[in-house]
Amino acid sequence: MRKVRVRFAPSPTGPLHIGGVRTALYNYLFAKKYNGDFILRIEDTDQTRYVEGAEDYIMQSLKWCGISVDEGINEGGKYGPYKQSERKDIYKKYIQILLDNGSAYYAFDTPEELDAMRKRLEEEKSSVRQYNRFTRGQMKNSFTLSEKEVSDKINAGEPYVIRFNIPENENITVKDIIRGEVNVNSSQLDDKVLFKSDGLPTYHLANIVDDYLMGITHVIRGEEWLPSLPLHVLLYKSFGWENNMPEFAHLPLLLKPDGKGKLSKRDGDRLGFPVFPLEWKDPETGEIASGYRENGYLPEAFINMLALLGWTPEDDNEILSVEQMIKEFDISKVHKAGARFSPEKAKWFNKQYIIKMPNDKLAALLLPEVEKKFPGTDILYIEKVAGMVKERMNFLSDFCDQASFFFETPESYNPKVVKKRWKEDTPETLSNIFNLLKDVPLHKFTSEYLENSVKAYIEKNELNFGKVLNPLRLVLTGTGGGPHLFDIMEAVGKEETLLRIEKGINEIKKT
RNA sequence: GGUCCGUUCGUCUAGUGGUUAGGACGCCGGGUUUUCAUCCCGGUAACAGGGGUUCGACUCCCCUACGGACUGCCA
Repeated sequence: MRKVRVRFAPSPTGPLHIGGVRTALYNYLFAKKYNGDFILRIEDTDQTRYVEGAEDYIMQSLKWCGISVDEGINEGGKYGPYKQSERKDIYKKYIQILLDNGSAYYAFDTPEELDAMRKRLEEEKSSVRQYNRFTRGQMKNSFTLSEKEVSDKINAGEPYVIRFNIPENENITVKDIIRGEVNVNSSQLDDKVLFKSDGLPTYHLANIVDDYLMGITHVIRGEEWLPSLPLHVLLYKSFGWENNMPEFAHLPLLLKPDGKGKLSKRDGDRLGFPVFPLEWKDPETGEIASGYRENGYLPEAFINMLALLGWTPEDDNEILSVEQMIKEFDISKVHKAGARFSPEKAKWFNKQYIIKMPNDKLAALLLPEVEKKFPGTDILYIEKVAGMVKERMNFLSDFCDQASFFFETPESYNPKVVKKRWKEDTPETLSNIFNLLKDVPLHKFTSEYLENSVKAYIEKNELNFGKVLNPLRLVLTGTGGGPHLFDIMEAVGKEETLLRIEKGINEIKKT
């Protein structure tokens, strides 16, 4: 069996959206499962749609996701170049083969003439609206022009395209790993442009030539390519490569969380979640589209969430490392129908990964944000706090909000909590606690010791736990939630603890 | 309009002729906790509709409906 080689082939027309990332991921998982190669090929045959920075964005995104490329522009490889605009000569050579064996022909119709043809066909309510053997007789091409006319036009430098000559009435059976067999008659296909007037191939030609030349064994791509699969199969046959044809798998689409249709760039802003892995700034408009990374997602969580949109492992465990995914991934088990993206579940995945992450690693990720808000904070302190608040976080970006009281004295007190927890006799109770804590020697100011002392005090005076501890929490944190109260005291220290109690007593007045 | 693909709880899905139709997210309820969160327990909720085939259909076939993709000198 040939070594598995798959490719992810985006075109650099803008940021990669999560559907594209999932396609890359499935390719990657498949390749690694069979110890194969994952190739990144840039499909930039449409110069008019080239967007500055998109290529780099794609590579950065894959890197962030942990999808490593085996062969590509940066990585090199024996099958380069990996950028289609640098392969022009190759396509010229191969289109000539098709021209020579009658599988392709010249056409000289202008865009206006093509528009007119389609419009006419539509008005006639014809079921045929394509450039094919039924309509090409009325157009300007090798079939309607003499050989001399054709060569004269070409020599005169007239623009032309090269179209595929779809064979007549041929039943084509294509096989898709996910969908099974699909049957189409060639009469339904149109004579697609293979080679454009700008001297570059279209996707159809380029992808067949490159996949063949690069030894691609499996083509895993989006469902939008399924309708052109028969054309691609015909192309392989015309080149005489049918025995080296890759296998195909067409992935279901990612749909909008609400309503209908496939997920689009705009949905993110509209519904408040990112559709891009990394933040993207449009070079033309300056418009910024948010990214998962910037929104506080962990790449491992992001990838895990994406992988399960359309595929499920055998057992019920949904939290999977990349290694586990590689081990369990089965392309034939990919769901056929489109998957609606769920921001809620994405959040849940992220939380799971944050909780699972070792505190030192988490602290390292949190450091830049903490530095910004609370400059000079020690990383070991962040590590300690992270351990205490992580199960209250959904995103990395939640940390500073959730843990602010570990870094600064509360400036205000949540009114709702004040109303609920602050009673008539609270100031007096807290004063007593203040005095109790004041006498605790510095070296004994630990969570465990404090808890024992305060609890002993409460019991001795026959007080109610909630009536003491809830307001104590309020003065220490400014709010009603958070980690173990005595852990907070130990973390902020004796001086700060006393200060906060004093401040609270002075500032909180029940309204 | 034409071609192709699809349709199981609100969402992601398991299921390949005989199941109390399973799990996860969400939601609701209970427990643990000084609080919030975590955690644990429980609950809610689905085979698009109609015809076949079969002793028996979520599973196979046909039709309809609905959804989607494609229909570019874009990928």
